[in-house]
Amino acid sequence: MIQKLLHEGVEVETSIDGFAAADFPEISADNKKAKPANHAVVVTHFELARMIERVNRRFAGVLRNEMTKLGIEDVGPAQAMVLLAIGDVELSVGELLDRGHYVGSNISYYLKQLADGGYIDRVASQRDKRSARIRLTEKGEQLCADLRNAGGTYNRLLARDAEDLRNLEIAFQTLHRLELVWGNATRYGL
Amino acid sequence: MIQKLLHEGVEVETSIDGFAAADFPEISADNKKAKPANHAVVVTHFELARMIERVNRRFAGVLRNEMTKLGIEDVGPAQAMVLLAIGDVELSVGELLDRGHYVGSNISYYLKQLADGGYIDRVASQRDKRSARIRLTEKGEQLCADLRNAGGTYNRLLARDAEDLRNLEIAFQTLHRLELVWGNATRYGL
DNA sequence: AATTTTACTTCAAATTTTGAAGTAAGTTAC
DNA sequence: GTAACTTACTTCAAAATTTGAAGTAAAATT
Repeated sequence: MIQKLLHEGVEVETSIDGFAAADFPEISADNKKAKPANHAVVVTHFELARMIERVNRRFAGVLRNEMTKLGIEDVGPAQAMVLLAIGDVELSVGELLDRGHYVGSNISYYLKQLADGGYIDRVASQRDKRSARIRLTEKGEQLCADLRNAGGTYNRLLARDAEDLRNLEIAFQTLHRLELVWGNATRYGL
Repeated sequence: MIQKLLHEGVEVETSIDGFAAADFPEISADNKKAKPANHAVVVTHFELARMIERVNRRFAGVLRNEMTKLGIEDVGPAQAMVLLAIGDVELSVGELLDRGHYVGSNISYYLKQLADGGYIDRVASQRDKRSARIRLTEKGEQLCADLRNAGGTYNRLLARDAEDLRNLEIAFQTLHRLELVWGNATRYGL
């Protein structure tokens, strides 16, 4: 199989991907003092990808729950994500595509449903009539606000202290790097 | 109170998109425009979720590419992820479900395709004939090996030095925490 | 022995994603 | 000016993925 995972001199002692990623000893909701010790688990490409897939699934569940609680029936979690991606700015479909790496026809489909549901407004741009400008309606903003409000509880759970915050930041930046590397690889080959 | 948390080393080209995300520990009753001007860049629940969604999409693209290169036509990226989740151990469907937080009927569907494609073997367990034991066939192992091999290039790109490695670790563990928090919230209602 | 639980599988329907057109508005090059 | 091309989307149909409600058969419990 594959043996060399990385060129670095850090002692590797586990994980040929059949690994045990799920059982990391630390970080339980009560264990606050655990500085992520640099023990010799090396995180690979695929482990990260699998983790991301899992976490993504989990979040979809969370969102679906929150929306059920809010009594939202006419749009699903995917559409809500688009709503959140729009945020409080007015933008074009193209900009939205960049924001979420969506595929064009896909966003078009979601926007249609969101427009039908009255969550967004679409106006053709003055300068360039090909370009549709998108903006949340009152209703759309309300949903976003409700979701963000519900999210506050999670934020408090996740970011309990300065160290948590630091780690969340690092995770975010690292994911951004993954996004770039994987994105470039797909576009420009690698 | 909370100040610039990002120091030394974590260089990232900022300006991801218009992230401001100031609504953090204050969730007063209702604030449309009354956001507390928080000058620290704080990563919230939803930003992370959106990032994870994006990165997940990117990775799917990478996987699809690799599989096209390998000439794999009979199964898709999702099935490949299942294959990778199985790894080199023999396990039951239930264990596999836990590994990826899949839904049962879903995995059943994938396993059927993987079995049809000759990538896995299923044998009913001796002890418990309800339980199907899953294992990669030669062909399945080959695909995993090929994928992991291709992944090596990404690993080298992602983990250039010790600091990268540290950050990848932190990202991984932080994601794991997200997984737990979001998972528990869904199950036990927060 | 009857009932319940576990461990899956099946199937049909809903959702989401892809990909190949299509349209209409701008741009560029004669 | 206009023919040809590019951009910015939209539409549509097919494919892939996910969900959810049964169904089955083998334990386990009563």
